[in-house]
Amino acid sequence: MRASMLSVTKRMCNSGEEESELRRGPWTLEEDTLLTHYITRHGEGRWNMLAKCAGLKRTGKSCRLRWLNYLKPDIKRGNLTPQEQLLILELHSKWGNRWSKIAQHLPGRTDNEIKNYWRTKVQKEARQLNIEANSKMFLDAVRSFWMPRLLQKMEQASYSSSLTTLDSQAGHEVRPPPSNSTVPSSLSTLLCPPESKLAHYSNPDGSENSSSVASPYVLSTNSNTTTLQPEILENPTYSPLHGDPVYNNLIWSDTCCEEGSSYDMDGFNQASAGMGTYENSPLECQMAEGNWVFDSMEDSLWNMDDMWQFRDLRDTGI
DNA sequence: AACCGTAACAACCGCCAGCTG
DNA sequence: ACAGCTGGCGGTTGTTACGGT
Repeated sequence: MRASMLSVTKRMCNSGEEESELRRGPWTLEEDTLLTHYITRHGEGRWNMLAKCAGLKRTGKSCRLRWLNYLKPDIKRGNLTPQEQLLILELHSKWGNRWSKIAQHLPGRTDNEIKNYWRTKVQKEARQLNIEANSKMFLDAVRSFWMPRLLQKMEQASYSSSLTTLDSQAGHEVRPPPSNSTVPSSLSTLLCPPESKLAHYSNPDGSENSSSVASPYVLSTNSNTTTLQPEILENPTYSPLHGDPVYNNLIWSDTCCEEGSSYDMDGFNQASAGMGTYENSPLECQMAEGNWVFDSMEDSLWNMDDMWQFRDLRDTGI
């Protein structure tokens, strides 16, 4: 710890009667213990008074932040799960930078953590695509590439854990899913539209382009603009994912629904529904061949193919 | 081993809304 | 109605850890 971070600031107390030294910078173990013990005995709230009574030379704000973001017993540590990441993406697309609101739907995660995740991971990916993280185009990219990828990770994890369970019960060797697996309700099957769904769009000069981007979105062109929109199926209420336990767990688990209320997941459900139940599409084969799940960009939001496909779309004026 | 760039995260700051006297 | 205080929120900054060269 550096002296600069342990600087002590002379400030007037709220009472104005005395001048006290307020500490800043990283909290010490001793301070953490004091704060934790005090809150355990007396509860939260009245942070300025709490700071004084607990004998902490910190502002009430600082105490509150330390408790909520670090010391509170139910704080969850470690990397965000794919489910949590997916939820963050969807909720952010709905609410924007309402970090505390988003955090309410992720038990054990703080608004600060979610905010940091967004800034370090999501905005980084947006920079790589050279588009604004808050733009509709980036949202489209997220829904078209990243969300399916996360869903696939979730499915993979679910599949592995079920195999692990079977393995532990029967002593079987654990293998990855077969590359041409088309198990009903398999997400990797559901995520790939057929070739006929690939995007087509017109250039300003009237010539036609087609994109190999496989997406739950379709390109809609009118006389002036070309937009990327969620594909609406003939029966919009049907989603093949609704029978999938992973999907249901993601969408309807307690983490998604406030007590006595819920939020709609229209955009996400729509995107999911648009993915269809197509089997053995070209892209499915590409995914099944391996570079989607266990590639070297495991922690990236999408792989290089995704990025180039999206850049093609962007650069051609969508 | 040293240096550098970057990711991750903790902490602070400023603003604002709600409450209270 | 107004002022002051408090807590909450989002934005930003600073530090540390880590990996690559």
